[in-house]
Amino acid sequence: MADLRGGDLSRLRQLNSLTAIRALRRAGPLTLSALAERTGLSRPSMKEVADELMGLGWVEEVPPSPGTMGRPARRYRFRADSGYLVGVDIGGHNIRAALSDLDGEILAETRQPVLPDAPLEERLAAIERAVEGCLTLSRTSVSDLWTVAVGTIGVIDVEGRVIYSAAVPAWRDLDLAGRLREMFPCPVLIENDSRLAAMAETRRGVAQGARDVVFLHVGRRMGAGLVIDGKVHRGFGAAAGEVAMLPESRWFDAPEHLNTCACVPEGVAPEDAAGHTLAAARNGDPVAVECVERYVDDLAVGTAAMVLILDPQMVVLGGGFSRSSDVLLEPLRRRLETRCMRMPEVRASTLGDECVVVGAIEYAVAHLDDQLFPPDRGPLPVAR
Amino acid sequence: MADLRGGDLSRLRQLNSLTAIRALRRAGPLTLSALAERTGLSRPSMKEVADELMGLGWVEEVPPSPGTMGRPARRYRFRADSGYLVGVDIGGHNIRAALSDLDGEILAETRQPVLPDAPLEERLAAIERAVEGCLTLSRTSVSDLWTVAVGTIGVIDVEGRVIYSAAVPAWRDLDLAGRLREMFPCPVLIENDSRLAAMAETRRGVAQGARDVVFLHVGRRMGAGLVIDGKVHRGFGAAAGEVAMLPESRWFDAPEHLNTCACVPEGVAPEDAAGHTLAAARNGDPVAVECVERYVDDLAVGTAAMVLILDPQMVVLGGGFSRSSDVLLEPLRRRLETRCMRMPEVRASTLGDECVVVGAIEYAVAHLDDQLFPPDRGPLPVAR
DNA sequence: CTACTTACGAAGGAGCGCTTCATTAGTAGC
DNA sequence: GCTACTAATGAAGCGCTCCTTCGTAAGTAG
Repeated sequence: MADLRGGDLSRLRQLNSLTAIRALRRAGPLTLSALAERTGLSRPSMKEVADELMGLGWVEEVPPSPGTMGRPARRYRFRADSGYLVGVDIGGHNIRAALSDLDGEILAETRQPVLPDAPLEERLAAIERAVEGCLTLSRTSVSDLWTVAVGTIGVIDVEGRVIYSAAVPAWRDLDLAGRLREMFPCPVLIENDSRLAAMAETRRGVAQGARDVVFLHVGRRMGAGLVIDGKVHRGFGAAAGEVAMLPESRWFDAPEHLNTCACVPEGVAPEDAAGHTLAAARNGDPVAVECVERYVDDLAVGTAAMVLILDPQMVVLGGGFSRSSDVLLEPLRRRLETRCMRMPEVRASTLGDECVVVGAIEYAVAHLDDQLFPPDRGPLPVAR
Repeated sequence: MADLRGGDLSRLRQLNSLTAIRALRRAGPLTLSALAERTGLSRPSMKEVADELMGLGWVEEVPPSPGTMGRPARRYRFRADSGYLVGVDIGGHNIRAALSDLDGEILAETRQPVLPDAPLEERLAAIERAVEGCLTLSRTSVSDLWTVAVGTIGVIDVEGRVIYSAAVPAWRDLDLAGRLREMFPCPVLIENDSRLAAMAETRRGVAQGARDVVFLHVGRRMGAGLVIDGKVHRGFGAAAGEVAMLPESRWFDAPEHLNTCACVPEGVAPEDAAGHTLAAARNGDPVAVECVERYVDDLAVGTAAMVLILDPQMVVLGGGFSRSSDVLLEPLRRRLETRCMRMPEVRASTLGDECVVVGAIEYAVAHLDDQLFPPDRGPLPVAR
């Protein structure tokens, strides 16, 4: 809960430096006076901090903005371009990558299609190609990368080893962290994709500002990611959110209602069936509507379990089917109304397919803060 | 995630004072040198901090310990007796209260039996009697109380109003916080009893040191309390942990298997039936064993949901039936093994009936830290 | 009674943030 | 083109907090 280390003068400076950087990152270029006001420090002190940060390369001066009264003020900005971050989304059918500056501003994006049953090495090669594509597009080199954050399907343990992956056979028992660390000469972070999507929605999407969020991945497979008290919740063994494993949640087979609907014409590829059903339901096809109702029936059970257990502020619907949120949201809300103690907001993802990549970038950004100022959380308080 | 306020010199001192107090609270009387070593400060600085804390009444000197080499060192201790805390457990049939010093050391305890359907004023009077009993026993007065923390059955909203209470009719729609604040001239904290029990077990009980804990209240009613990342999880509307509301969790009627077992002889009061069944099962009565199996069948469903969703380090079995944990733990473990992704530790509460009161005290103690040094958590970071 | 051990207390110094004030580099008005 | 006004700058001086150092004090051990 807190460390027992007392603070030095230098620690105070460290703290103030961090505060300044945070202010700059949040609000773009700022004059010394503005910085001083925001941080609560005096101008001279702020100046000293700024000089130090410039010396360290965190901050640089930009030309003063003209057209103001009085003597033009120095302006400083966070050097977001002094390093780059990469976020990767390893999905069943696609590998997406994005490259951003240290502010999380995305500068390049790529996508590599890959077959779910592709052999391991092919998959890893696709990852490498996706990242290299980003590097080329943004004219940066791998040595400029500070962090690579990866979101992947499957259950990943705390060491970054894949312990379960129904969708991608080649992924089983893989030491993913190890392989990726060989690939990139910088820290590699690995997380479950739904958790990163949840993070993305809380930081940049529809759930901005919410502290407790449940993200539902609705698509060909079901998944969930939790944000609790503003932080991604991994669980002790990094296996949080695996509701679909519980038969009573009725999540595992839920998508079958959409896949096997009678409204789907012959000859449609199995992976497109659900899309057909949802589209038909939108057009009022009663058979399709019935299938969707049954689907949401099942979806609502596991969702209600999460809502009752966690009482989140918001439930965000994401994943492939969330493109059809117009036919899903209301039925889901109706069912949750009757089941839940306190009804959370239920909204559709605004980030869509980008969700996981953006979440990975945000994860890397959040990790960056830790690099600057490691939050050494001590042991938990116990009885005396 | 962090405030944007920079720090003053005085803030540094504040921080170091807090660190010193924490060290003293954790380790009892300490010499100046020991304190300095633990906090990482120099001796002269530590001395100044100690002097200041003595002036403020937080700390006092105790006689030096004799029999040591060299000049005897001053010793300081946290003045745990400069104020008192009260924890109250408002149950259906009993109201328990405990009084502790600021270290959470319990000095007095009382219990007031009360009928579940007693009218409101009678219940409130019983609370007052319970607390006054503690004050008398410990020869303190209500004006020495710094905080009263209350754990109660029912669902309490964030303002301390009872929004749902199946077990205690008089509790419905009550502004409990308001009534208790009239009663005591100090801050009154209100929480759900299962959450406080979870807190007690993580701080003083079987789950010490675990960051993520699910506490199961198994008894005539079912409840759950969550500790996530070392903190009690309330949820956005303070309604977290209400798994029993979900029919599919099979929690709501689970106790009926024990209440209506054929092994219970005629004439046993309904509230003692479950105890009979559990006792019979322990003695090997096959009918009772069968009932217990069915009970655990149901219990395991909702529990598995929580485990799969949260992936806690430990599940703690508490509440009235946990006295029979010997017949419950193994069956529960067996079922969870087959249902969970990663099996958590499953243990029985070590605090028993005291659980909620102890949790309330711990809650008050934790709140005390905030009084010393308010952790102004700023807004969550959002996209720039 | 002496030697040893350990803590105490005072002195001096460095780092950090604050306030104050004369100075400087712009814009606005004539 | 000159003057008035505005707002930031830079230097000086102060106070607080922490640090190191050293002589002194108060015990125990022999």
